[in-house]
Amino acid sequence: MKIKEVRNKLMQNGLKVTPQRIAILEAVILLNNHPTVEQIIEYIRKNHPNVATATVYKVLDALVENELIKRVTTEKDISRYDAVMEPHHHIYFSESTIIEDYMDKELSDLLKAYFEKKEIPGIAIEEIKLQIIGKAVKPTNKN
Amino acid sequence: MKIKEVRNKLMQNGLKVTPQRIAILEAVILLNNHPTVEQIIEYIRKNHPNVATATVYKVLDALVENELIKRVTTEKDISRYDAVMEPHHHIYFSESTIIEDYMDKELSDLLKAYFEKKEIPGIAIEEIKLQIIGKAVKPTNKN
DNA sequence: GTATGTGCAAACTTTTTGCACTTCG
DNA sequence: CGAAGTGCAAAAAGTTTGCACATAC
Repeated sequence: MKIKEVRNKLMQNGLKVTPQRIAILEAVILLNNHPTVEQIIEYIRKNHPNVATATVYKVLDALVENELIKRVTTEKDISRYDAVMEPHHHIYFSESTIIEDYMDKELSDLLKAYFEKKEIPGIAIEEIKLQIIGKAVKPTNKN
Repeated sequence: MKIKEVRNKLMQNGLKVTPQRIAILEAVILLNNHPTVEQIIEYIRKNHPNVATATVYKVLDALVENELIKRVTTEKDISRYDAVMEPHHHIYFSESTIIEDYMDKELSDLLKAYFEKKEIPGIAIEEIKLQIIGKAVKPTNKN
């Protein structure tokens, strides 16, 4: 999502376009490595020192509910956010808190095909996300 | 993991076998739908009323660190636990907090094969988990 | 006996709430 | 102008810490 779309996106969802919402949505877009609330608040403080902490939480909730951003699943008990709305997967580095996006259309298609063949009884699948857990390594030169 | 293995598992990892640890590990096994800490504490209170809350947190941390249980990733900022250590996937119901296990060897093999062919530069993959997000539906009779 | 684990209460962190005030449309 | 959104401060949740006491081995 481009920052220019932000105003439209908000309006389309019947949300009032406030400076706070623009700032917070921009923050999630710019802090593009799945920021925590803490990181978002810190970023907001710089440009908009009078935005309240509670407002950040309220706005993030509103943005998630209206599907302008997503919450990222983690093992830790802190919320992290993602402004990338296109279907994609995540790489979790087991030795750090870094989460990287992993886009792979071939893989997504493979999974889609798999679950079109093999239904799971009682469930209408809405989304399939892969969590790839791994260690960072020096790239090999075997390619 | 069977409850009988609990003592051995603890010993093998150099953890002292205390009644609290046995009780908490049993709780996670028996509350088999990815319990929250709250649910674990509630369960423990019944059989062992004098186990402190802080002990539950400490024991859960120790069990996770020694790989007797796993933390389940969620969007919410509360920890949930899983005693099933075999590789498996999770079904997240979008309209409730239920998380179901999804075992599918064919799928796991498919993914393993896929990533043996297609390496991701800079990452040594340790584990691949699928998150299947969906709605509960009445089973169709089309099978 | 000693290292390890537990209980307790207090502290800390993160998130939510309620309400008067403000702003967007 | 009115409905929706924000700021603030206080409270609620959830988790961690420190230390004296207890227990497993």
